[in-house]
Amino acid sequence: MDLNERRQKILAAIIEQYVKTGEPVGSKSLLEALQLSLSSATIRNEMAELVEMGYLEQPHTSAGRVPSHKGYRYYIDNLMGENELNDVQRRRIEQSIPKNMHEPERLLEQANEVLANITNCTAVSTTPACEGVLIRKIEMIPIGSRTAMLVILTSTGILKSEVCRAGGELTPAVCEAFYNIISRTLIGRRIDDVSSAMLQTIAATVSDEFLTILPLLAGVADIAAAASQADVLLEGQSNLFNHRELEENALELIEFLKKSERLSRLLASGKAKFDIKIGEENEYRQLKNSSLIVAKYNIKGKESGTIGLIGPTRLNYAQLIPSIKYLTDLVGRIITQGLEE
Amino acid sequence: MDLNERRQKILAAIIEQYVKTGEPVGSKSLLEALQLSLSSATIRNEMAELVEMGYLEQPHTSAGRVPSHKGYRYYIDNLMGENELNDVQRRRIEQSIPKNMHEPERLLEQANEVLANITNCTAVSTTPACEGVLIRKIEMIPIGSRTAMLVILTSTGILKSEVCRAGGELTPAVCEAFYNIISRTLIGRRIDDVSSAMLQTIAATVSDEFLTILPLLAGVADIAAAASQADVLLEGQSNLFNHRELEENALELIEFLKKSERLSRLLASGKAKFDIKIGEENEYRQLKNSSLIVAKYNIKGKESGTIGLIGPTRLNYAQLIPSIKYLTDLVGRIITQGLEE
DNA sequence: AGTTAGCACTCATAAGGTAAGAGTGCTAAC
DNA sequence: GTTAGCACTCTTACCTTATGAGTGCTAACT
Repeated sequence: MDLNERRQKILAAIIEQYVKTGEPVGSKSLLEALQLSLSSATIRNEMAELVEMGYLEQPHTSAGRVPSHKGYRYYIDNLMGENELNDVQRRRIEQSIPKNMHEPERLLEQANEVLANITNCTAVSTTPACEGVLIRKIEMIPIGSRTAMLVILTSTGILKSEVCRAGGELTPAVCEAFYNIISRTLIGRRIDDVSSAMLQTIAATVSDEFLTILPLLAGVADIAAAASQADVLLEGQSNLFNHRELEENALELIEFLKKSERLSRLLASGKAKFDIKIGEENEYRQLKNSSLIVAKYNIKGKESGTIGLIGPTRLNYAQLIPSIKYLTDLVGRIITQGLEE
Repeated sequence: MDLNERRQKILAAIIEQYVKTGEPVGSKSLLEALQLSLSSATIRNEMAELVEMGYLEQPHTSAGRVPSHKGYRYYIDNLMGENELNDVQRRRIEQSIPKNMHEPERLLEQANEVLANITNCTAVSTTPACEGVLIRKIEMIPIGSRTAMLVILTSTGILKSEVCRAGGELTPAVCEAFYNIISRTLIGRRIDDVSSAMLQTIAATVSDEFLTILPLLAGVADIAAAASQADVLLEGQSNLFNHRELEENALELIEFLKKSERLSRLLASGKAKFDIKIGEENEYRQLKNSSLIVAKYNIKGKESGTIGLIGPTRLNYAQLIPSIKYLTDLVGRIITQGLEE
């Protein structure tokens, strides 16, 4: 399974050249890239061996070689040096992300935009959602005689709101009753506990004169559910059309990305803080020709959400991976800092 | 400039067949569609005349005819009967749009989704923004010792919020001072009047002990600006790739749609309640192969925003136009109704 | 004058053939 | 283990040809 040094060099050179040009790499053009004093025939023998072992593929007999997903995998795990970000790249990321952004969702939108731009791929991220998120605040802002805007704020900084219609007039007494119930039963609780069963119980305790607030409680349940769930944010879907190797699949891929529940599960599925799935390593058919890179960001030291990238398998991993890692760390730091203020 | 009855019939038949098949229409296949007892030669003579007059185009000498933008224009203005929506279509629209939606933005997102789905084009809409919008409410919800969420609500039902950091602790006294200033100077005013100049004036009246609220006032200016401006909502961009005639332009077109200021101006530019721009009638080069259909929706009887459609020029106008009109009216009614409660 | 049959003509498209070029695999010699 | 040499494969581009759809024009017809 392991490769001797020469084969490693050849594999790395093929991948790097292929990533650059997009064309199958032939033995002659490899000679120039490699420092070894060998003939093309020897390279050919080695390349044939690498095909045999599954690290390379041959589009057709008389074509050069193209890395297989196994080849990319070996390269990423063993051969690739992760380039440090240079100042320009680092500054580009930092300048695009406002430091004083207090809303995780907007911050992630920004992060997605940067990532989609610098990679020319589709960026995808999920808003913070982890075990044990608490309800920090619930507010009701009357905006009409019977309608109110409900706002929920979680311990991870997630804000959700919804306009909701009460069963009757929102008199000061009704508002007070609402706040009493909320602060007694919900504030400080875990957001996952706000089940409809729990709300039934709460509703049962509401005295007859304040039954008008029941729709508001239902509204609270809605926004609590919305806040406890990770939202999926996408950016740069149309970038996928810029990659020749994806062109046939691009539409199907974009269709796939629209189903956010599935995507959300996919992003959360990896155990590691950083994960790459190359081509056929992906469980979904629609991603068979794509790479998926997922990194998790920490809030208060706890893995809370993900930032990911979807593109063709032909990616400059050595460049992209450090960028994603840096961006992910940065986002985590900014959100954490925003919460501590 | 006007066409005799026979030419009108021929033009209409060509357009309808072309819209259906996407293939240039030849004289023979037209014979079957037309009820006239004529020979193909006569049809050919007439078609040649219609080309001469600019209503049709010929991809190459030995091909059938394709409608020009002038042809579509004549068809829409004079020949096309607007199909009434049948029950299925009407129900499809109604069921996709929740009646009790209190937030215009979410309602429009829904509307866009329906429209993009039923037309297989890109839907675009703008949130309500018209002259004389008033500030109905401003709220500050403290979410940390020094940070607060600011919320603004306009007379058209637009809600905007932003998290903002104050210059110091948000003590009850500070909050009270903030509300005093706001209700004295902003509530009930026209939202366009909240200029930075006005805020300067207001800021000058703040007593020294409450200078900490100045950043909050800046935040209010931000959300006021955001609320006074029409947002552009897009849906179904990738649908453009499904139209063969757009394939070359699709990426460029999507890029064009990303610039929301320009798009917003474009949508607002039409004077009429309903407007169609076909192909070259569009002022932007990027829309040269596309049709843009824009309808305005009324809130409280006043034109307040737009719902539009972008697709190829080859559209089933007779079907689409009634759908858009119906959808637009429905959206206007629901928003208006939501405000009256 | 309007209509039509007939026919030569144009052009896109598909299919087949050929040549060039890149790259390979294999063999035999080093 | 390495390499020069060479036959072989396969893609690509280009040309030719045939087919067919559709036209424009002319001359005859009503």
